[in-house]
Amino acid sequence: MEAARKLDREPGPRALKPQQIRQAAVRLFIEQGYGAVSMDAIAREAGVSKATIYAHFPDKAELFGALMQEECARIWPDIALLDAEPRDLRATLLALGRAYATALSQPRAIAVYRMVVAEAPRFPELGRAFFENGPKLICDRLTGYLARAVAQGRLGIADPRLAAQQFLSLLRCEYHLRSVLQLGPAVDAAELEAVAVGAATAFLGAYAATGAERPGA
Amino acid sequence: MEAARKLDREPGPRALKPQQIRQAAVRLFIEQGYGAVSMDAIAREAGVSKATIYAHFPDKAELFGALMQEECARIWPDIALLDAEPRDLRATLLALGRAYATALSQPRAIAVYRMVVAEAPRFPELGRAFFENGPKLICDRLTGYLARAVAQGRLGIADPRLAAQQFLSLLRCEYHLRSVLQLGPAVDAAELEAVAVGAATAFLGAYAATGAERPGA
DNA sequence: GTCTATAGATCGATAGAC
DNA sequence: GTCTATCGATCTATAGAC
Repeated sequence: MEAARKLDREPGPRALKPQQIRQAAVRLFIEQGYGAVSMDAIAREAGVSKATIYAHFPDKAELFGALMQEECARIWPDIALLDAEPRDLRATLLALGRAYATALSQPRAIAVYRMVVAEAPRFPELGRAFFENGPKLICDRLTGYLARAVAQGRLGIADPRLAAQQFLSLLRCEYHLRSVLQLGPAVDAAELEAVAVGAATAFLGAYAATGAERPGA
Repeated sequence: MEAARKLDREPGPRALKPQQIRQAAVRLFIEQGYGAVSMDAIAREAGVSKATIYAHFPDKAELFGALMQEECARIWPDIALLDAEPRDLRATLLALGRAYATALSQPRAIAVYRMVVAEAPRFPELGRAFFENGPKLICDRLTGYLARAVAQGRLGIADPRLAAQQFLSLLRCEYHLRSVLQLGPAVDAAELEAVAVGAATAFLGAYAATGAERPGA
């Protein structure tokens, strides 16, 4: 029994307490929002004292902002498929549609969206982190992809950026609003599939260059 | 000088104080949200004492719920044009698109959306009031309108409800997200017009029965 | 670093005078 | 009906012991 081993509270291996605090805070903030979560509740959930939190984070706002900005970067799907040269347009749009709609419908993504929307006026950097890691980034990549398809003569699109926004809007439709407002049961896989298929079908119906006419061009 | 006229605080003509309270509470709740507004702040803004508020409303949650449900019914455009028989599809969709996008972009509608999203878990009736007075109602009417146009052979749509959701989704697109997250300057009329025109054009491009093929049907 | 204990402010709601 | 004054709870943040 070494003399230095008489601590009754484990300082843990590495920086254990800060990690407990982060996990507890993220869970509570996402579940209940900024205003409804007290530092006492975070301390209780993390199994530490309130003073320990203030030893690692300057104040509640900084803790919230730092953790939620990280969260805003975690909830989006991989979109590497948009970096390839356009080949099978329908397959690519369907894959993107399924991935994006699935990501948007995750309970954690819904909770993050709700929290970001609620706190955007008081935490502007949060809204920016959400937008630029997700909708903005994906829209930019899709815009480039569509522009390359247009250059190949496979799509008839005058404004690729508007078209990209339209396709993504078709994927963030009523199921998303219902989920955000907590109306009815959670969205099921069948509806998500119908949304993705419907979006790809409508988009190609509007913009595909089939050799025939290009409606509305 | 009548004897009964020695009140130094005006009870006002009719029920004046309750109306002052309502207006002050709505303004503050919409600007700052439920949690950030105190009953003291409402009393100060309304020019009454806090006890007067409690003489007219049972508690803060009831005050908030009642006022915000009313607000959720006020922010939507008139959609009587969807009750007529379908004639000029493009003109009708354009008019609906302009009206819906304009309504969605109003600062008050944005603030109400932000507040409803934030408080939906704690005030379920608020989310329901928002959804059913706006998106649900408009979607139902548009679904009927589209179904009649299909019956007339002017549209090729297998699922009118999905198509209606798609058209409305095209109108609640990136400008709405940017506004809700308070990114950049407020949306301008030119962008709203481009959104409405783009939505009508894409929708008819995907679903118009031109006598030629009906893509994706 | 981590704890207990508490300061200092603010909150929702109410009692009691008029 | 409306006010002033206040209660009791809760919140953020910190002081001081170990």
